Amino acid sequence: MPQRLQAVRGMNDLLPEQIGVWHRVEAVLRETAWGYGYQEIRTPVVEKTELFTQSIGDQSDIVQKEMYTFTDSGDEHLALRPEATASTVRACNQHGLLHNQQRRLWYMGPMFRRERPQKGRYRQFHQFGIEAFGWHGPDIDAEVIRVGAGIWRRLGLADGDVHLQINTLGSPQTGAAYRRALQDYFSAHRQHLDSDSLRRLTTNPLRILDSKVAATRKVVIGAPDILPFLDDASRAHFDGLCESLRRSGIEYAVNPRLVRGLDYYTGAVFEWMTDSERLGAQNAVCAGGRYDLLVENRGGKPTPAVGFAIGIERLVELVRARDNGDARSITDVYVVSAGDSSQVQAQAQAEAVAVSETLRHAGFAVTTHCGGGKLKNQMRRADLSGARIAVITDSASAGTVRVKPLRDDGESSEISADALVDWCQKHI
RNA sequence: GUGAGCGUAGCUCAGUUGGUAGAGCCCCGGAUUGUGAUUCCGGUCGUCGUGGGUUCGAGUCCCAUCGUUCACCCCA
Repeated sequence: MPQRLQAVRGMNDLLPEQIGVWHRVEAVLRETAWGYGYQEIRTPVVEKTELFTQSIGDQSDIVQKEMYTFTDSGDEHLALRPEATASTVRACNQHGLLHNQQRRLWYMGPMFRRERPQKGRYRQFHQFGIEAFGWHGPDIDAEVIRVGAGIWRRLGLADGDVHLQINTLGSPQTGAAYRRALQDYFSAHRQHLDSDSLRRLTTNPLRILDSKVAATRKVVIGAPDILPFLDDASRAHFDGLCESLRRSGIEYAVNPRLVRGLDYYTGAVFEWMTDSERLGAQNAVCAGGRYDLLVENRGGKPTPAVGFAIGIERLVELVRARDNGDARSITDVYVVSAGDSSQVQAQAQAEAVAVSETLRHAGFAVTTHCGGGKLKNQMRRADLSGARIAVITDSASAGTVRVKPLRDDGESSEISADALVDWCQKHI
């Protein structure tokens, strides 16, 4: 017996029983993006490793310990993408998409991070994201957030399911000043910090604000706020965003401790969180913000940008908490054939195929019985298929078929083949 | 990378102080001789994750190993 291999750890099969919700969620994501005038972009799953080390930050955990990297037979250093913003920016620069123009883009697809899998966190996971390039003002930030709100609404998530937190990281200058202030403060309290936070003291002090270690959190409470450090422009931008959200009726909370794990973020940042138990220890469903320097840093012309990414597995899980995605049944009509000799059976089968094609042409999902067998068993298959109607072809009576409703106790009746489409439309 | 829990039929799970492996669902056949789903009867389904150890005897106890889940870390 050959050994039965399993899928790679943390990379999951999506089985037919689970795919219904995904289709619904994906359709809403696509339609919402379309409704706001965003265009789809698809980039490769594999990129040069340096794209991510330079964009996300070589000190970030994602690059340091979670990225799938390999060297191909041509000695190229390649990586499975851990996120898609870097790739999107790369593609925009490569093809001149941002040359003297603004762009609203969206993407959807698998991402890869080599973490220990747990609820709501997998090694291959899927993100949907939008990116808006070329707008400076806070109105585009608010629009990006409204796209998120539109998605929750269309999916029927309740107000309590996800809530919005926002913050600003300030301009690069104020960010640097705030960074130094945090380093000073945390250095003064270094004896109370955990080892991870001590490491971040030099690499990324903002991330200490996000720590979950109890002792560190106590220190964080007294840490300086960024608000006094903001320059007038950053402050005005943030105020403008808050104002715009209020006018849109979008509820939010300002969380001065909200930071980002990726280095390219600047200015306004936001995150939609949930406290649903369905995501286990995970609480972020959608996160994003401005990254005004990334396009330029990747070799493009200076271009302001803002975007977000949604974890689709997490979103699907939230949607599944409300409705199980009443997947469309596999089939509307199941066509079987009756015949008492093999020759007659063959002719009836041919009729079944012809009848099936006619029904498909009329827009029905039709399953044609294969494999023959006793009529009783064929009817059992028809019932198991979930079809609403069974059609029986019988070569003994040419030009007619028997039809039987399967979702109630109705009896079968014989009708003319020409009337079949009408009959099905009436009984579906 | 760290910690904890769990591995018995395709699925969900029982299995007593160590004594020949069980149930429900699913699937197949029959009652019903050409009409499904309800009912009744019968049947198939296992390297008890793997390897070693203790024992007359291990699904059960011990060790190792692999897998998996959850949590830490990190993030969507």
